[in-house]
Parts: sequence; structure tokens; C-alpha cells
Amino acid sequence: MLKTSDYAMILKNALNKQYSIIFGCSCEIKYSGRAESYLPEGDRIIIIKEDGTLLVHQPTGNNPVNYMKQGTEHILSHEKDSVVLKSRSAKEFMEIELKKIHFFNYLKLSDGQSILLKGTEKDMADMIINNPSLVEDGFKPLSMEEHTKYGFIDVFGYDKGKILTVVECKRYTADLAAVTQLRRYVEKIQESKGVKKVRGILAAPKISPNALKMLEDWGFSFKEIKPPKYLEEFDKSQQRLDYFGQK
Amino acid sequence: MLKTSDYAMILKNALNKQYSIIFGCSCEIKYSGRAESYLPEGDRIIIIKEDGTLLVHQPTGNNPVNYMKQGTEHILSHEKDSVVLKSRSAKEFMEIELKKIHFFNYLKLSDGQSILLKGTEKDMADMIINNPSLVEDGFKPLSMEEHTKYGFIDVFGYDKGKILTVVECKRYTADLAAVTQLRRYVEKIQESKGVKKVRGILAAPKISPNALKMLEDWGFSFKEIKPPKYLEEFDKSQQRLDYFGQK
DNA sequence: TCGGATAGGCGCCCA
DNA sequence: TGGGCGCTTATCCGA
Repeated sequence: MLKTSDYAMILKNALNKQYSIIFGCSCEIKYSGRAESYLPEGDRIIIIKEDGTLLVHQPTGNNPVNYMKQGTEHILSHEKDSVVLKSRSAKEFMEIELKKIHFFNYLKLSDGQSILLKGTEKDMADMIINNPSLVEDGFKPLSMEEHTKYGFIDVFGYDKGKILTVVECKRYTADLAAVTQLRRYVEKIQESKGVKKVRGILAAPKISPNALKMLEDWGFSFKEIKPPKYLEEFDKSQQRLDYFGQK
Repeated sequence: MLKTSDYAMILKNALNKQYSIIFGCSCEIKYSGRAESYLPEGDRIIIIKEDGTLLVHQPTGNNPVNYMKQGTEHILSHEKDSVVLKSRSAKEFMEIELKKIHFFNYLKLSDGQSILLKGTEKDMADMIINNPSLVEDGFKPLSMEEHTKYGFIDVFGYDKGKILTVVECKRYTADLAAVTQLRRYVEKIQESKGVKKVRGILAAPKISPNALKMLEDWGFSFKEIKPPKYLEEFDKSQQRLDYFGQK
């Protein structure tokens, strides 16, 4: 069993060689930059990635309690009783005082892969463009070239009465912010096209009551559309009943 | 050096005992739930926390490439050549096929501490309430209790001409969404108080040009205010010139 | 680099 | 539990 001061030497070396570093420790953390924070002593898991990213994780929860972004420099200051990891980037710094190191690993990681993700808002917009009747009967999206001229609008076209129609997609429950966003786009189109009558449709699997009220107050409408692939594999496995093959 | 199948036994045991688990591996990942994803084989760091949180980190970047939230159950399926970690929560599941385990740690972590954070939007609102002239001369905020009646409005009061005034704080550059948010609050107050003349002020360190235009179109105004503690410690260290004590 | 928008956002508070 | 919203949001994408 190595002592913390022994680990400190290894850590110093690993930092110099830009390894990926993962260790468990008891520590106290100060941060200053975009905000300031203090975290009293406790057990955490710390990851320092090859790109300088530093993550501090507590024993629960998804998010790191403290972190530094890519490009941060790390230097270990090892004096007498104290081992302090000092991290610094353009506008932020952090000090982690390491009281005890529980385990320590460093290694080179090789991963050229990037994740393939389906079911995003973009996928939802593509689905609508390929199958416009999902929005409503007779809806005709503009050509892609025409559409891209209008920037961030998800789907843009004419309804069966040739009225300009802006469709804003949300993959989750549409909220007040989604309605104001749609409202902004409709106003932008009214202005840029010089047309008074522009319809706005919010396409989402659900909408909150307040958002629906505001939507209707503004003369817009809601269309229930689920993002593609949503729970598709999960539903398949549900049919198999026992995903784990036991219980 | 243990083999992956040896690690598999340890992992199985650690999962049963609800340890915190950290290991490096080469793996392939499939996810299905709110969306679907596939990540081909590569080296990653995996953390499984005591609350069921699972994080998969690639060698770069702040965010986990895949994850499962608190409350997820994990079961190791170890058959013939394949070691697969199957994770399942109410509406999502994930399969991590472990091709090779590079290192493995598990332990109990003890951390009852929570982080103390300064410089948030809330701190900014408090600063304004304690020093209302930051917004403008003669501004009088309503009491805290009064303003909580209207829910989420950051700061709410009367200007020197007794006009109701809504102040929305942003700790970062104010954007279009911030303006529409302010607009929503002003309209809410107009309605609930039955007053036509309500002022809106956006308080932030900066504002984007488009947002400023929209703000002014709506008759609102911008006030440059920095969140408290912003870079305070950093500036102090800058005066010391050499934070690392070297270079 | 800045601006605008999404995210499998997360996490917190409150009705 | 769901709505509303901040976040040291991070990350992507286009101008």
C-alpha cells in the first residue's frame, strides 16, 4: 500500500507525460473563475484527461461537482505535509488539496470513435420534411435551399391554403421558452417577407398547460409528434418482457 | 495481471455490494431510451456510482459520451467469450460489451459535503436588492416576500417615477432568449396587476447585438452589471503574477 | 471568434 | 410528479 506522498510522485510524472489519470481521494477544493466555489473535505473520484479536462465526482449524481475544461494545465505542488494539485486555464483556476489517495491509475487511452445518435430534434425535422402530412394534411415544406436561407427555423413551408407556416420541433415536452422561440421566428418571417399572415405550429410529443395557453393566445397551434426512434428499441425489449433474462 | 474474465467476477461482486466502481476498458456501447445511440469499440473510463449512476468517458471532453442516471440497475452478463454489462432504468437501457479491461477499482466513498458556490444569478439578484442604484438611480425593489408572489422574477420594484419595473438578471451575455423571457414577465405583470405601463430591464455583463435590438424594439433597456465575485480571486492571483510560482 | 440553439441535457425548487 | 428555469452549463454549427 503506497502512501499519498508516493502517489504524488507518480501523479507528477503522469501529468508530465500527459496520461489519462484516474484516482480516488479525500480532498478539499477551491475554484475561482466564472464563479467561485469551495468544497470541504470528502471522498471523490478525479479524472484528468489527456486534453487537460479535469473532473471531480462525488459518490452520487451525474454531474461533476467541480471541473476544469479542456486545455487546462495541471501542476502538482508537493510541500511538506500538503499535496496540492493546481490547475489553471485562461480565466480560471482550481486548487485541490489531496489529503489521502485511495487508489491511483494512469494509462494511455486510444479511442477514435464518435457516437452515433438518433432521435434528435434534427431527426424529427427531417422526418417531418419527408412526411409533411405528420404536421397536417396538405402541408408542403419549402425546398432545402429555400429553407436554409431562413437559418434556424426547423421546418418552414406552406399549408394547404398557401399560408406561410413555421414549424418548431421539440423532442421533449414543449415549454414556455419553446412558444416564445416560435413567436420570435414567426415575427421574423412576417418582417422579412412582409407578410402579415404567418402560421406557427409547435410540434412536440407533449406541451405544458401554460405553454399551450400562451400558444393559443398567440394564435399558434400544437401538433403532437413523437421524435423518431423514441423508445423504439426499448419497446422491442419490453415485448421480450425480461430484458435481463432473469428475475 | 488479471484477465478480463477475472475482472468480470470482481465487477459482479462489486455491483452486488453497491460499491463505487471505476475501471478503464475497451468497449462497444448501445443505448436506447429517450434516444438511441451506438458507439463502436474504443478505450473509455467507466464509473458506476453507489446510487446507480453510470458514466462513460472518452479520453477527451467534459461530458460523458454515454450515461445512465441515478437509480439504474446494473447486471453483468458473462457468457463464453462475451462480457456484457446490462443497465436498465424505468425507460432506458444500455449494453456495454467489455472487450478488455485495462484497470479496475472499487471502493466505498464517504462524502457528506456539498459545494458552496458564489457568483450565481441568485447572488446577482441579491446584490441588486441590497444595492438598487446598480440598476438605476432611485430604483426601489419590493420586499423579498412581495416579489416571490410573482414567482420567478429575479428583481421587481418601482423606478423613481413609481413605474413598476421587472429586472431579469443573466450572469452571462444576454441573448435573444433572455429578452423573450423578460418580455414574458413584463406581460405577466401587466396582466396580473392590470397595469399597462411596466418597464423591463435586462441586467447582464454583456448583451448580443440582436438581443439589444429586440430589447429596444420592445421598449426595454439594458444595464451592464457583472455578477458578484466574478473573477475576484483570479484577479487577485493575477496581481501576484505567477500563480504556479514558476514560469 | 461570436451568436444562436440543442442536449438522451442535469439538478433544484416549488406547487 | 410535473412545470419552470438556471447552469462555472457543454457542444455543435454557421457567419
